[in-house]
Amino acid sequence: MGKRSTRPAEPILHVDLDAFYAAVEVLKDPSLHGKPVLVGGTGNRGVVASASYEARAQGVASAMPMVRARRLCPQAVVLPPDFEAYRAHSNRFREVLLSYTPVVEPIALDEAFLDVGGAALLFGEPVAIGARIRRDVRAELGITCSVGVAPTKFVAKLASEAAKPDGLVHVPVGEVPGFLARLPVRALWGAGERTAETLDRLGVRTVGELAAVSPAILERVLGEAAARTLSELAHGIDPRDVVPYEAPKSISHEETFEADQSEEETILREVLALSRRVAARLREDGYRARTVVLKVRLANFSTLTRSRTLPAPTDLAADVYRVAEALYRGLPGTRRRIRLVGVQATGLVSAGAEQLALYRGERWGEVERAVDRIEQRFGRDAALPAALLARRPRHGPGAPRA
DNA sequence: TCTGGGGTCCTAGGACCC
DNA sequence: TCTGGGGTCCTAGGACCC
Repeated sequence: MGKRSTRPAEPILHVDLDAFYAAVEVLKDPSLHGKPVLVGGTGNRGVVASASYEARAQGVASAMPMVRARRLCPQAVVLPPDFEAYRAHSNRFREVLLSYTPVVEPIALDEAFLDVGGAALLFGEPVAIGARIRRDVRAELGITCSVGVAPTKFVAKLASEAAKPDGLVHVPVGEVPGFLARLPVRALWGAGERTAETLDRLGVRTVGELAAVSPAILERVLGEAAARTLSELAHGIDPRDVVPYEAPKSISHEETFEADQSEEETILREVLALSRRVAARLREDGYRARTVVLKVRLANFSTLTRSRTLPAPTDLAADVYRVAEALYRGLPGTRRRIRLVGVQATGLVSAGAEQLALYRGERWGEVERAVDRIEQRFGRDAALPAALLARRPRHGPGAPRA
């Protein structure tokens, strides 16, 4: 029949778990079933990371300040995130997907793209595979998911969005233009709030209208790259492949203070703690960083970044902190009210075999490796440098309410 | 309404090199 | 004399995604 060499017209699947964090919390505590559940920062500066559909019915949405979500939905159960549990369920989710094809590209803990173009002989057409995945995920995890089936990644993603919750939407090639034309530009991958405003000023509100704008005009208002990709997407063009693995480009940690801070000692103590976490991640994942970035968000929400590239890449907290501290001290002004600090390691290079030679006889490397071993046995922060001893034990994002 | 934390990518200017 | 152009790296800021 020649069927085995024929790639299906719509080989791309996007699979998205429904209200994932909230759904896991309901699995952990079945008495939450049917109730509005909010997962996110529980402190006074937290935002909603995930909301059950019962809460969404009251107008709660992702990324909404938790204070506002509580006002909209006073009876909601509010929980801090439990990433260990989410990661565990996410791994089982990925196992289900990998049982159909190795070409799985995870986008987050709760969603992934699949290219099932080569799986037809074993498992049938893409729509049939999507249906089987939905059944398996429900059976294996006890969580519902939504699936989009389409010729390209971004249409598959839009299709799974349209399928939510607990559904499957198939967009055949011939229906792509009609499917896209009606959508608001904001639905396109890469068109956020600012881009939507810019386009609105041109009178462009739908994807259909965007497709009709001349590339030259688009480039003038959006810049070269955004103009090209958005124009392509508006015409249904998306050449991106499903890519199973890509090396990370940066590792970072940041923390918003419960109240703005001006005390240099308090701020630098946090910078040290963040530097230690970043360096530990570097070692854990086998990278060294060439560049350290310090991020500071002021009380008025404006953000400063300062970066420095090292003479040689490092994975040691002592190095990361030394640079971050110098960058902090180099910021303009004094007694700033600071809302957030962050430490990022970028310019990552793989810590290959040559690194082992570099460490021979280096005391700091040995000290931090010893700390890694202690923390493996006794948990994070079991071995603290003196400057951190005054610090309270850590809890999840957003301190518990008083 | 008053905005988390972890990331990616793009732009633009200056340094530096050929 | 008084000024080109391309490539790459570094830095700062910002849009965007989940």
